[in-house]
Amino acid sequence: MITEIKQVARRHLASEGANLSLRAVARDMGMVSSALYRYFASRDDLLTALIIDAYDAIGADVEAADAGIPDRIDLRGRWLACAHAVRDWALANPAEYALIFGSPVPGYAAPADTITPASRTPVALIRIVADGHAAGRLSDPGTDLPVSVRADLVRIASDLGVEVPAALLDRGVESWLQMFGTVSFELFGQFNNVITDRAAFFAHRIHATADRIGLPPEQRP
Amino acid sequence: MITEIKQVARRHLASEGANLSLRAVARDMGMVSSALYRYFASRDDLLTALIIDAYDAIGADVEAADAGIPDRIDLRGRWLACAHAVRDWALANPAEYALIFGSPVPGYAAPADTITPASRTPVALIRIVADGHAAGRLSDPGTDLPVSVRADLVRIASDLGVEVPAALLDRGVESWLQMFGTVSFELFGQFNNVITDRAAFFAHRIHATADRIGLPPEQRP
DNA sequence: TGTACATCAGTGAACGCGCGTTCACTGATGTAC
DNA sequence: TGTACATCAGTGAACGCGCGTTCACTGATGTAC
Repeated sequence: MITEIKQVARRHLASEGANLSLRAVARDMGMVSSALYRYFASRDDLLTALIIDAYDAIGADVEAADAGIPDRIDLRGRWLACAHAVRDWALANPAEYALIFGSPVPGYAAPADTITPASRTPVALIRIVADGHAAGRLSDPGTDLPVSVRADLVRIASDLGVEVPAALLDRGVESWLQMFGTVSFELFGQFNNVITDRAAFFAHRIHATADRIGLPPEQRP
Repeated sequence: MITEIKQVARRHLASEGANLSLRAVARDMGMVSSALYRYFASRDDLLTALIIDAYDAIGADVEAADAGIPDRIDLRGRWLACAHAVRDWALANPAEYALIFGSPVPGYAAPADTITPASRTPVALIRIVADGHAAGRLSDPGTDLPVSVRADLVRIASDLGVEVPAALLDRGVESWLQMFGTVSFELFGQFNNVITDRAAFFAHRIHATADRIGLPPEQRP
């Protein structure tokens, strides 16, 4: 029942954006609006549930894409698979993507429960870099980093329990930004009148990020 | 009067997000809501005006930042100035930033009048690259590009009337994505619990993009 | 200098609609003895 | 096998509020003669 409510709510999200209306959801379910209060304490609670679900959904897709590459040493293959999983999920679920990566919903503050689901996707990406480093296939670029930036990166690595040199992690973060920047621009309309072949453009961008991280060329089996 | 309405509307945007209410704006101006219809045909018209203004405001700031570097051959100086103008404007006007770079407003389709204002900022950035190329200070990286990507880039260059090799423009676009990706992530909350020193992080990212484009180190006068 | 008229910014009431949330309730289903 | 009771999903009316838009209007200001 909770699942069904969320499903209908997701449908509404798609047509109405983040202005989610409890009454409209109830109407669509053939219920009276007050009935929803048996399942969610408030509209914000429903929103939170949808946000957590969205983070989990994209995270699960990315993890599955990564796991789908049998050769764990094919780092670039894993990286490309994850990146395309991100974009594919975003294109398939634009409203949910906007909910988590778009403008904050006015008057809504995400509770702490969203932190863990939110980290699934970035963690999957970082793990590829960490694996590559552990396997001796990714070298430390050794770039100079501003102290506070280095400090943040070191903390991130230790929070996630991965062993990655700060300068290498920096390249990973850079790529993460470019990946999501590209998807957001595509979804939010900044590519209108600019980029036409978006799939090719994205693939090209992702290869560029892989080069930048130093991921070896794709394995040919 | 139109100016004043827009000013009040901008204030509302800041607290309420894109759910802009005509009645609330009118109330704040000590008017009756129907009075606004003398100035704007509809709520969407007001939104459009705000969107155009926002694009123009950030574009003007970036252009001014660029013009503020007297040595036109100091390409990196110009690049950094523009990038920081982008971030500064975004931090100072988060709601307007969200309006133009965040999730699309549900049920609202931007009319064609927004295209030109929207291009001011990217054009200012590309012009730096074009100037560098014209002055022989930026070499063509000569990267292989997928055909359709190359075609888009060539068309963009010719639309804007700039002479930039596709592979160099590609680096510019990459940087533009990273720049806005970084600002959006900062503003939309993705850096919570991740990046603490955001000014340093942004500056670092921008230097990395400048390196990537091949902009020579800053001039020391 | 004075009168007649046009312009036009802003009013106020109304239309028809939406919303989140509360609250006492009905009525079916399941459980305990 | 039958009765009494508890549980609980869902109802329906209400509260108090919001919204965009239309429309006939007032009343001040400016213009023409």
